[in-house]
Amino acid sequence: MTPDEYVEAVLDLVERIPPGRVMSYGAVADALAERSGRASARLVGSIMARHGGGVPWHRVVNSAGRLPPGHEVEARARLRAEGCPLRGAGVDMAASWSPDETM
DNA sequence: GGGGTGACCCAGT
DNA sequence: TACTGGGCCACCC
Repeated sequence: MTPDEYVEAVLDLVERIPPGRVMSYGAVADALAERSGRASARLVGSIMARHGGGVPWHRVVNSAGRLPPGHEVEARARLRAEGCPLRGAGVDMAASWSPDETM
């Protein structure tokens, strides 16, 4: 699997996240690990930082439910608009989504 | 080719 | 509960 395809896979998975649900970088990495064989939360983070435009990046948060630095306000606004349960500075991890729920 | 950095994660203190 | 250290892998200088 080429790096480009890996990026595509990440973006594709992020697009599949239903509105009102979220996924942690680690969960994305873990889900893609089964497909690509290699993944790490840092990679997903850097990929989202570079190629995150064009996908609902606000549905991807860190394991603590914290929003990406510099985009906290926008992410919180979008999540609130989708009906995602917000909690403090981030989101409620009870809304975490798994790929095999709606596959 | 080598070293530093980052939208991360986990365990220990 | 908050901070620190180690591991992780691709990107940039």
